[in-house]
Amino acid sequence: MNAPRPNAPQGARARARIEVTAAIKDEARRQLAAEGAAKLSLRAVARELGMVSSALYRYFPSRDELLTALIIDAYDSLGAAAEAADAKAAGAVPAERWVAVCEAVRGWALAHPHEYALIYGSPVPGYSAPETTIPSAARVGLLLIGIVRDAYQRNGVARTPLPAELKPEAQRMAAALAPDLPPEAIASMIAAWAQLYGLVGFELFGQFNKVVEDREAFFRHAAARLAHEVGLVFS
Amino acid sequence: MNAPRPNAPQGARARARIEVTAAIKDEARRQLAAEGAAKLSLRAVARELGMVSSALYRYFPSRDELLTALIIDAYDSLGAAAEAADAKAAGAVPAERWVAVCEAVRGWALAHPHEYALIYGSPVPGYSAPETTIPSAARVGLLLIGIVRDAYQRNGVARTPLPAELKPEAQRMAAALAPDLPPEAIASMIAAWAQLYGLVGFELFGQFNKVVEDREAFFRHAAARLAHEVGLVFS
DNA sequence: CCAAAGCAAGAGCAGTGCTCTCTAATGTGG
DNA sequence: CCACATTAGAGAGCACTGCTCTTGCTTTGG
Repeated sequence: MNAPRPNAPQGARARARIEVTAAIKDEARRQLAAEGAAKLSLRAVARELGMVSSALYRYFPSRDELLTALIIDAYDSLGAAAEAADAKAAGAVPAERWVAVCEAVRGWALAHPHEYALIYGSPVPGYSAPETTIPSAARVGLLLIGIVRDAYQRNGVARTPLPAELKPEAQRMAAALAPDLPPEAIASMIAAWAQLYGLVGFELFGQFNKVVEDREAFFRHAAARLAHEVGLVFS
Repeated sequence: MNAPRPNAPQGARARARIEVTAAIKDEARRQLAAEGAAKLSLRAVARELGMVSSALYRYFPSRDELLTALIIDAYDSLGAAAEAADAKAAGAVPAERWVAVCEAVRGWALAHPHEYALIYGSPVPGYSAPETTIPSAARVGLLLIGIVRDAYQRNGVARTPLPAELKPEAQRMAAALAPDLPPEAIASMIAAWAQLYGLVGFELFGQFNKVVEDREAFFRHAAARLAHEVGLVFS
């Protein structure tokens, strides 16, 4: 008699499937956080879940597919953290929002080092991220573009002139990413975006050992300089 | 009668040892370049060399030790490439030497992606680089400091004032790395150093796919902006 | 109600890092 | 010059990995 409720799609089996899939990802994420991507073992995940390793292949066709799922989750987690930080700084001037987002990225990276390494470190060998990851991967970049856009619509942004050889490329990038913004701003914003991850990566991967001690202050200043480089002003 | 020549240290056995050690590293480097660090297999190296895997442990006590040797070599190779680029630009102004070194780093990274990933990507899981790597790892950084020093001794460098919270740290860094240079220059130089690797890493690890097309021009401009940020001027 | 599809389990293959034991070649001191 | 000690290599073996295939069992939809 009682028909399946709409939030119970396709009966108990399908529900079990999403639950098991989630459990696998959770356990995999635990191992990832504990030991790093290369030591993530399908067999160990299955063992911990009380199932046999071959059963796991019903849910993820290969180890790489599992990693892809974790990569997307990591991008989304980082993106959400960055967006939350931006929302919290909603009232501030764009330059301060920029710094807030940079600090959120750094904070997330320090809290999830192995997941950060998974998405921004060396790509897992022989593995190249599929198209599926693109939307999640783009979130932080889009957020930064949004901040620059807000600044531009308020007061405009300071423009550093581009060399002739870069003008066509900058115009192309602007047309593709933010046609309403000046190419100079887009070009410097993309450079700053990449440089942000240089700062975070160096701290995370130990390159700052015995070099930078007060990393929090160092990073805050560097992020502020990046904002300045993009043309944002602290009012 | 004929005593062992001085360039044949400790007889034939020791000589064979260095040769075999070198052969192992060479083959390992080949596999590293072909497949990446995680797929580097001791057994495959041994197989290729016509020896049995256990024999390899006479030369490297573990896979990690082999990787460490490769890491040091990679750092040295990169450092040599950077130094060569600097030497070639010896006559130019410091800002141009800076850009030349940056481009050399990028060029080396594009030519040796897996080795670059080995040293600047995520550290190999569970592995932390031992002290032995430090001197080789420092070469590019020291080179950049040298360029800033030359600029400072010629015309001085443009100084961007530091926020109060960063002053002590900047003074500490300057005292440790280059007591003869102003703290502002050292602080911005270290940030630029890290940011350089953000630019290279993003390009190498595919983050610029569908975003930046003319990467050469983009990078050159970004490197020039870094030089400017450090206080170097293109005269 | 019954065939079809989904699922878990087990065995098995080829590969890995690493250890241990044994033999043979190579050095070295008396 | 020879006995002893050191060292290189070989082979077997352990515990692990990703992945495949077959075999039954359970759920599901017509």
